[in-house]
Amino acid sequence: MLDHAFQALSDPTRRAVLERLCAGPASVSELAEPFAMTLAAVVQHVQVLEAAGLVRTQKIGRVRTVQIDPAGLRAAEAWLSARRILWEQHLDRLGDLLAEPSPPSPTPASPPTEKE
Amino acid sequence: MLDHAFQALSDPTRRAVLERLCAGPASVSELAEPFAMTLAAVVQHVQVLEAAGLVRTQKIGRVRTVQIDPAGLRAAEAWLSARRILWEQHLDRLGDLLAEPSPPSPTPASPPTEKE
DNA sequence: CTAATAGTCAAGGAATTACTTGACTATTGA
DNA sequence: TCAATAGTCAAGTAATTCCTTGACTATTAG
Repeated sequence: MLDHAFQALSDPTRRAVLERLCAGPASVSELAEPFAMTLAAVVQHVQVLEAAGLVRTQKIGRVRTVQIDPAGLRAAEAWLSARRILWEQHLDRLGDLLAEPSPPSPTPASPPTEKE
Repeated sequence: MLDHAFQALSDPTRRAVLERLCAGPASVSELAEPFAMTLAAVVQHVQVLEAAGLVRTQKIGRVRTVQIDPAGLRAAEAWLSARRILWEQHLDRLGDLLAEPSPPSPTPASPPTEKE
């Protein structure tokens, strides 16, 4: 799932489509209009976005309307922010170690110097 | 830049490498250890991550040490959260429109119902 | 010195990606 | 009804991706 989301996000055309969709739903033709590429190509991009859970689509009559699906966006963002937070915690611990001049406990479960 | 970051993130092996690196820097061999793949392949993954600005590396003696570069992580996360926020604002505006029974002013710059 | 370790480089192959073209199927406005 | 519109489907192509193998270059331990 994340594979597909990040893969989908790696293409500038698809990111531009998502940016457009932030302003509200659009038909495939509307989405295609800014691009120097065939409608068929844009249809394929939309399919990739849909498979990645980043958009939902619905066909009424002959027009398919595309809108953002926040679930995919949130999943990708969640993964990233979780790693960033972990990493920043790691940096904090490093900072603490550097700040403390006398660290008596070597990281794993230090057997408290009992009775010598 | 975002192209490369998201592309790099789309591979599960590379995401696993990043997860490992959240616990602290590691050599390429250490990174390679959990995977059923040649060292050369892992070296290539590390190169992709570095080109994407997601890790930094440094070679001392014969060992190359890899660590997270938060800049790339943050850039990707920023793009995602900006879109999500735009989209949620859009939903809010829709909600407001549905809530108000008589919207006299079409979307832009609503003149605040003065005197009434 | 010699061997093992850590990594690098180049070539190649299978699979995937981002398109195109051309033919085709609904749907809709006149 | 007829033609334009909106999209779909299948095939094909050039480029890219993920991985392998094999040869090679440091570096370090004994």
